[in-house]
Amino acid sequence: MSNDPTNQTALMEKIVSLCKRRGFIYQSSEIYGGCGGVWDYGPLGAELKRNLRDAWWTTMTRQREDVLGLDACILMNPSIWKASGHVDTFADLMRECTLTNKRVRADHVDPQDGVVHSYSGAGEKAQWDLIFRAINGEESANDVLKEQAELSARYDELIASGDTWAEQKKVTLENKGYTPQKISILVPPGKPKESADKIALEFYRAQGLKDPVLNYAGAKKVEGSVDFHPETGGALGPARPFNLMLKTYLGPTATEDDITYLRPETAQAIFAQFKNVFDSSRVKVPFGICQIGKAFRNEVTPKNFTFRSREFEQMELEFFIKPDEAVEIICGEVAAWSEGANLEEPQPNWGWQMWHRYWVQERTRFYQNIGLGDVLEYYWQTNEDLAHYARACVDILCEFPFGTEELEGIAARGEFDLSQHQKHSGKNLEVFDEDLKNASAKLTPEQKEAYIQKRLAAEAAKTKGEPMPEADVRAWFERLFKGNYVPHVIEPSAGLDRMALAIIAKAFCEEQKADVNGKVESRTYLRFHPRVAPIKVGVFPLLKNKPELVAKAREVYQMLKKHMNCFYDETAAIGRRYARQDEVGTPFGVTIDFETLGEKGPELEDTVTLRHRDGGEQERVKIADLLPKLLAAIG
RNA sequence: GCGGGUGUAGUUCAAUGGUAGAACACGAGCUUCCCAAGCUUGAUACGUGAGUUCGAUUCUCAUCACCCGCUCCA
Repeated sequence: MSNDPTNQTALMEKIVSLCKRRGFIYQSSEIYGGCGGVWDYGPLGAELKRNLRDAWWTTMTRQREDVLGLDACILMNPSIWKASGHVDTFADLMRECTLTNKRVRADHVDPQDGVVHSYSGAGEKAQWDLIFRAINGEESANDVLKEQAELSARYDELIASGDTWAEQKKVTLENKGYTPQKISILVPPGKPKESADKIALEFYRAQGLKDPVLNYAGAKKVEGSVDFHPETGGALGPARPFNLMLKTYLGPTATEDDITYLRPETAQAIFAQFKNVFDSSRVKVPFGICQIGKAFRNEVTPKNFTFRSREFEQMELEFFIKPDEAVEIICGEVAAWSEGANLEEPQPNWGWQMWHRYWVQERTRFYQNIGLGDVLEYYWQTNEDLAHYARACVDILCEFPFGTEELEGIAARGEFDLSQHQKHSGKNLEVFDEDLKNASAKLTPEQKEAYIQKRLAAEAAKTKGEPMPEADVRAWFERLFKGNYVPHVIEPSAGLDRMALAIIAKAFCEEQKADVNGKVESRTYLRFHPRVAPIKVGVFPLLKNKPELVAKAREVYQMLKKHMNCFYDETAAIGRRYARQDEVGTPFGVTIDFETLGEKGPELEDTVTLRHRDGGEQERVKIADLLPKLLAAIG
């Protein structure tokens, strides 16, 4: 892909257009003028999404022994969102700079000292000169002002007769060449008034004045003020709650007490149901619980097509592991990760680091299997990026026409989530580990103390968050030595809609091609991996006016349809039918012709043309061989 | 939420203060048709709501959506 932004925008527009035209993705509620930040999937989009969803579900749980599925509700007890931190962190009070509209968190403004310069507005220089000349009795200027006054009087009459529209017009007339907007700018102590003037002039120019004349309203010293933007110096507007949670009422009374939220992520349900799954499924740590489902966020700026939507679908795994201390007590050591470490088969001595790397590899393999292998990038979050409870987080990024953006995050989150829910719910979410209990029983008091000291040193060395108090550390180890702990978690969390968009963007391909008449046309096709393609094969009789051809083609279609999504098409020229399927990414086409019927000799009877999408190459295949051949390609 | 841009058939683009047009796509028909062929033929649009006007797709205002920035991390 080229890096020219105009081309990239044009490319994205082509993709959006194709998606709509061929039934992948439509704008939500389009006949009513749309609905911001939500999108619907048409017939082919639904198939594509289902293929991706199934691929994820199969790889993540059905083909594994150690991951279980869950399907939890979107609505939950609102306490869950207090425990997870979403109600607090998703509902910051924000203030906007009145000059630049830059937002800051209301509680993140440091007190500032300085001088505040105020302006009560600004006028257009030319307009002011006019007024000045009118005062001096220059006739031409008078005419202009007289005309304005007459118009103004006429509007007054209209307003008196109840015309609300005239009111608007009068305001526009009076404000012509003048902006009455008041602004205040804070400059640091010692800086001259001119620096404020400069900012003010820039502001009024942005308001539409060509050559503004400032209406200065005076200066004032302030100390310890939190009412100005720390970077721009502009006065901050009122604090407004900025809530990314979608609120709703559970129950018909719709009172304050009934408020709950549409989940902003699917993961919390997994934590909330952790104990139930654990108790009802005869599993042992390490094991995972995965879930696919809708999540909702009141995004400030939904953008880039479906990439950032307000309603979206997530595919999340919470993989629960033992704390490293437990691994060390049981195995005598924790496997250290190094470049090239063997991650193929999970080992009992793996700590969080190995498990985290393991899941990065597993997820990478998944993306390779659906044809995204060569467009992935990785971003390892730095210590500063990480949340205080996170140990590590890798973003799997993908190249989109609008930039390289995140597809999936794989975080090592320690025991934070389950501990939070344990704390807020008052329910014990520990697991009991017999191996750990037995191994701990063999430790000497000195060895136990050594573990505690090692942890205390680690807590003291923390650069983020509060270190755990010694008493808590000792209490934690006391439970651990008895075999009890809250599992730690590795969280690979992927966006299904993003994945679908990535697949479409990656597959999109445009070529210049001359048709049979030599006219150059652009040929658009989607190079989906056969595994994810919404339609696997198109079946075409060469001509539709020959009942034998049609009957044979229907027969082949019915046979294939039992095993895969296929499409029967008998209209238009054969080339056109191929082209239509190319555009929706169908990897194979099967054409039934007169040779199939045995007209060109018995050796070609019951053979068909199998045509491949990407190169357009054709091969002659026996109908009996068709199904196994196609199944092998899409499996 | 703020600033800038856009809004006409499915798509891409025209024109216009009085009736909206093309290309491609789509439907039907003919054709021994293997890469958007040809011929015949058909259906489909001024984002929404107000205002100015005798009359608005066109001018004005509002609203909604999308795109580009501020934002952000599924």
